[in-house]
Amino acid sequence: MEKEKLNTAKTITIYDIAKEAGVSASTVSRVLTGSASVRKEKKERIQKIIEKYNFKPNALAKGLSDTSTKTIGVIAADIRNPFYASLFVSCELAAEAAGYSVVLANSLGVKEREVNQLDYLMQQRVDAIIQIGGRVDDLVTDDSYAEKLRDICKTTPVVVTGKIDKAPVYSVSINQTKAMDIIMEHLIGLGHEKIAMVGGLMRVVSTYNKYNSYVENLKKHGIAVKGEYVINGNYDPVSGYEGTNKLLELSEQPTAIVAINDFAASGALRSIREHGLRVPEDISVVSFDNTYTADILSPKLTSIDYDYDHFGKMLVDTAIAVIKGQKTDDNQMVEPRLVFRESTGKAPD
Amino acid sequence: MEKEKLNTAKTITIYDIAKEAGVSASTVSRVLTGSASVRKEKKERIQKIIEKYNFKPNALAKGLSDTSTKTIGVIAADIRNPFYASLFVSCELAAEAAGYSVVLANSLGVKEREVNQLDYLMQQRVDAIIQIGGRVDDLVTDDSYAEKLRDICKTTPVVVTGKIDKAPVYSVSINQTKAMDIIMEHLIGLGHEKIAMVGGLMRVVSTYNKYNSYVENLKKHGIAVKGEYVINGNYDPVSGYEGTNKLLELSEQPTAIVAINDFAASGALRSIREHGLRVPEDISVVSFDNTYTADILSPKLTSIDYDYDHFGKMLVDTAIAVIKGQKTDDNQMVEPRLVFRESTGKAPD
DNA sequence: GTGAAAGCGCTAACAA
DNA sequence: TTGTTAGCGCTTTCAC
Repeated sequence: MEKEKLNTAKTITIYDIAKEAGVSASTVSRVLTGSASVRKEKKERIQKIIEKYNFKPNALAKGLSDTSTKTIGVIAADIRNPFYASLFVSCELAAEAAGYSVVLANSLGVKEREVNQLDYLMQQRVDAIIQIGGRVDDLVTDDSYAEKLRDICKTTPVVVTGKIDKAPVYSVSINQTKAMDIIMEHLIGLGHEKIAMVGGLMRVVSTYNKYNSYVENLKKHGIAVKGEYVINGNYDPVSGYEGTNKLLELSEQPTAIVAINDFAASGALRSIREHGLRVPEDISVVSFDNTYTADILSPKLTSIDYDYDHFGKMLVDTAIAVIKGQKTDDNQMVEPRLVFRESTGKAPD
Repeated sequence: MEKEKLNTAKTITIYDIAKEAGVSASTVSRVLTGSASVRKEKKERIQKIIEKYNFKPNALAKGLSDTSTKTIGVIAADIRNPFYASLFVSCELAAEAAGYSVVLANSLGVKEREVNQLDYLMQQRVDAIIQIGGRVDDLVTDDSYAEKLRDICKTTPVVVTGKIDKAPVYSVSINQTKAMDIIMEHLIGLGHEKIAMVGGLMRVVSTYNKYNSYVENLKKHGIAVKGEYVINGNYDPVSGYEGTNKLLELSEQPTAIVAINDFAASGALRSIREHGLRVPEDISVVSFDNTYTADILSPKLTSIDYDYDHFGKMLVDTAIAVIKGQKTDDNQMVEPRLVFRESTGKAPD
């Protein structure tokens, strides 16, 4: 279809509507916001004109005058990761249901970007900021980052999925200890004792918590903790693959592998297959996050789920509560549950 | 950390800076935008104060006054789908490099949402809209949607990844015909003649194009087109799984399966495995999109890639060119290439 | 119930 | 080079 020159001509405003309806701009504003009552006949007349032009009020002007944009900024580490994507969409839906919209900012794991995104969202005058992943995952928070956040918190509520030291943010985080408890109960219940852990960095809170819970569970059941069964690494398929390779070269191979997330688990699966072993007959594999990846692999992964919809809603509800000045818990927990699929089974004899 | 009451007190403005620096607001504005020269000593004084307060100009006010927000709206079908996520991130990066930022709106495959998202972006006064997936994938565009778009195009450039009839949008789309050509050459070159196609709906342009190319290629090589080798369906693992199940019950099983995307391919892989067959020894599997899913599965998928970074950049560059009133191609093509991995091999004898 | 007027924070002529 | 002024489009007192 041929393009006509972009008609910068004139975007229709509330004044145009007012003029055509023979009323003042304030009256139009009143029917738009419903902030005060307008005589029925006028109201209908105005609404008709609004529809006729398909008029949409300028959100910038509205935000400027309101000093509230009804927008929540969400900083995610990387939206290409299904964990963040799911959580983001849940937030989007929860926000919408509450009359807010969300704006996404990807930090892509780059520290500098994370700070820039914070600035960006502040410039956009978002009413609150939700940060999922990134700096908030650090076991110990970077000082300059904490300072930045402290500054922001003075005017804008911040809720994070991890933790931030020394800044008055709200947090909604996964009960990792419990998650690992569930996994260990599951595995030990299936007769496993040689349980390994693959992937993850100890400087990441969630991993650190999981590791501690892993050790505790082993001890509780009188199972010796073997250092060579814990292979740190990244959160990707390659780390899971390489970690599992090391595990399978051990003289005493584990019978179960706890992968730090579904990606790492996919690598574990590959390594195991290449070693000519079967899952779950020879080795069981469990992981965290229950992203759709868990459902795509063969065997399908037994994985820890967090009820993303609920998780997102907690994040958003907390943000909105703080915006409205309501009292809220500083730290809330999301409870995990196990989704049992095909990758775990009885320990081999 | 204890929360102090949110200090709604006073957000600092350009006037505060001006006052403290003993200059006028416009002078501050000038150093902020670099739109005109300011005496060096003043400039430095102002910059010092800006840093001291970590002042960030209000983007709403700026956008209102400029009537340009330096923002591009991106409507994606579903950011949880890695195809869209990759493309979105590429757009984000390309936009940033050009001094723009992007705002994401998920339509989630809901037609009504798609229209709402369009309205939302218009209210936010984005400088352009990029739509990837959704209505733009339809073989024949919905009339009311086309009308809406026509309206928008009057003031705001719209660039889509698919096609829209009867609306002056710009398009950057994948050369699907070529993509299928490449796959068929690959397969036929490996000696395959019994080639099936699994997943996808004929009312979706990309699928329609691929199907036609599939038929053309078969004909070109003198291979009979068999209706039972084409199983339409969705774009998810289940469709790939069920489709392949049907294929494997045929008296004459295909030796190669072209899945409509990586998700469908994952289902195909599962079905094949359950039938006790091996990939690629007994059956080859190829797919489109080359999302990271292709790399996670075992065997890793041979898949068609689009160079997402380039794709995103084309989308954004086109949008910006139109914003700036520069001349641009109405329809551009993204060229596909094959990423050869483990799931395809020589046809069995 | 309704209009006039001021203001949200910034930019961009226009003078000086 | 700099300050003054007038908007950008909306909401919201404040009178009437």
